[in-house]
Amino acid sequence: MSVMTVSNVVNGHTAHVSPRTAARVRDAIAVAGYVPNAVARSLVAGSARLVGLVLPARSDDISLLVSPHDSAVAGSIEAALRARDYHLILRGATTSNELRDSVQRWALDGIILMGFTDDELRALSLDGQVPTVVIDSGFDEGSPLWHVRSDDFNGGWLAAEHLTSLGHRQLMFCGPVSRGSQVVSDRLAGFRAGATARGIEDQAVSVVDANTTYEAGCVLGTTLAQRAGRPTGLFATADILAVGLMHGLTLGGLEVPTAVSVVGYDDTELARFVAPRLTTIAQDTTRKGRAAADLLLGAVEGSSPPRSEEIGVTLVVRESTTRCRPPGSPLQAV
Amino acid sequence: MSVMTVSNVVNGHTAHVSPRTAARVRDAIAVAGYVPNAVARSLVAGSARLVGLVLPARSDDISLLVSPHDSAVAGSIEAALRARDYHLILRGATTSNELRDSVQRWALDGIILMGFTDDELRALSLDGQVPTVVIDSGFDEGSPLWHVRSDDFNGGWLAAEHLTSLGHRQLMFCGPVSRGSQVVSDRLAGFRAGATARGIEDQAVSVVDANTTYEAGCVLGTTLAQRAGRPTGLFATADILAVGLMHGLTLGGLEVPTAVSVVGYDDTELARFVAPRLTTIAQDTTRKGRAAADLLLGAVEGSSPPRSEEIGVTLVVRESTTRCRPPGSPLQAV
DNA sequence: CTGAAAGCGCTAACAC
DNA sequence: GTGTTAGCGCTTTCAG
Repeated sequence: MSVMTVSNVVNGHTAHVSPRTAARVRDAIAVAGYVPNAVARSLVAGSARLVGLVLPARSDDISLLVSPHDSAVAGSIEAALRARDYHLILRGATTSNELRDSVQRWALDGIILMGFTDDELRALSLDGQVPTVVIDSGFDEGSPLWHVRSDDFNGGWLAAEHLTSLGHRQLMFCGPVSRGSQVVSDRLAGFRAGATARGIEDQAVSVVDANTTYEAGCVLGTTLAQRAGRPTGLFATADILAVGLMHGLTLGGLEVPTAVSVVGYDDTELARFVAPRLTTIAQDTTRKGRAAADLLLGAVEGSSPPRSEEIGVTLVVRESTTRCRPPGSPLQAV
Repeated sequence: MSVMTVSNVVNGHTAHVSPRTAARVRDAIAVAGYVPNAVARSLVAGSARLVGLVLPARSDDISLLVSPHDSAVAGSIEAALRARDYHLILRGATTSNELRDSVQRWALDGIILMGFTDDELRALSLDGQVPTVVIDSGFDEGSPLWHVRSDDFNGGWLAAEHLTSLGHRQLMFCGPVSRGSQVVSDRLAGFRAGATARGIEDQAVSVVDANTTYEAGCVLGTTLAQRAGRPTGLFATADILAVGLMHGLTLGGLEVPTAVSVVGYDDTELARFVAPRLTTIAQDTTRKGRAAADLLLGAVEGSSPPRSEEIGVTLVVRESTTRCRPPGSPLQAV
């Protein structure tokens, strides 16, 4: 019983091994608690079932997994990979060099990128040397990349449809519009299109740049509360921003949803915990992670060609939105 | 210029290499974009700067990184490892075999375990073959393990001290007390001790078993609201549970904090987003992750002996707690 | 069907 | 200071 026979049995190349021998080998493996060494396998075979999940490591500090959305997707990716006997390297990176270092150093079979803006992705100069899945990005130039996106256009559309169906005719879109993110511009495009479809004039949809943080929302909300002729239907590109908005508005003396309606995005746990509970656009993070893993392994194992997968979104109606009340109209009129 | 010389320069064994040669080598590396292959290095040297972060992969589904606390610590661990040029494998595991598989397959330099109950840890039968840091567990038998904990006793103590200083004399501890977690029992012990120190009788501190979920808190809150002679000072072992409690109490017709005060644990973002904002015990997740990484690398590189590091906690007072009002006393008396 | 030889990219140990 | 030899644990190739 040579080394070779064992290797063949382990790898399932059982065509040239007698069933009896194979069984003996398997027994021995079980008894000895033998674990094949992926390192040696990688060295000789060039692959060892290892992929990387790369997130932006922003200069400030440990912002790797702050967003609940990203954490959820990361967990789902790990589970999907584990089910197919792959391991996952979690890695923060900013520069193209850092990325290349990880990939080459570990001879990764593939990588999944999440949380990068399109600008940051461009800076990473992905060369497609290794199968690459990009989550939530519109970036599409150059070498072949696989994509997983949620249907952001539809997300924006649903928000607009919901708000207009409640009678709101002065709308506002809040999000990081200046950061060159296709995700955000898709949501905005969908929001605009949805509004237009309901007969809202373009200039009745204002757009304001805001970071995706509670604080930014809070500031924006208080500012908004003091503004005359303010919109009554607000759409934020993240739940956390929407929650900040609600609090800011409340601090400014405006009640949500009676004075202003607010729609969020992601349907994170947070949305159910705030008062009033947040109407929001839900993404299926589990499906998103699984799709990314499946796409990547399809590319790695089957060399399937680059393609995009779009994950559907749904509107979850809660208490942060309600029928528009014309300003000045008495409460009884509601 | 032999392969050996290059290897020596790359690894900083520059004692036996002339500065001129070293410089030439470094130039060539920079020009060629050469990245040393960790796989080959691991095979021959037995180590390749790779550690594992292992979390419980519970049967239900993709619950790997649901807790914001765990996500934050994971991010911090990755950052600390990256700063020292290590890579991180993220892995869900349930059985001792799964764990051993990952460790042996990748010849991991060490592992960090987080999120396991003591019972689950026991089932993993950690043999200490590889340097192992356990986060948030009291598990301490058998082979040498390193530990990172937050000062849970003090966390409980601070909560009790805060509530009693506000005049509350009927207290309640809510958390997963039946799951054999030392973290929870430490918090409970601290809570009891703090109460006793303030002259509260033992039977005035009730304990109720509750999962660390919003839903469990909600149910418990509504139940509590209907109970006569209920406690007025509540302490929950997690913010999310505390938030559930608050909502349940409110649904049941009790106002927080006027009727009942609630203290949470972790100071997650959530605590600032709910109304009333949550008084809670804050852990420094960044320090926690860094401590885990430092402890592990100390063990890996310097073979420093097993030890524990305790991360301090602080009380963050917000609006979910207030002075106890004797039941039946008129509102004006507050 | 089974085994022996060669080598993946690198480094420890030892000559030169 | 520099080069040579051997081998980490495995798989590919080809000979029994």
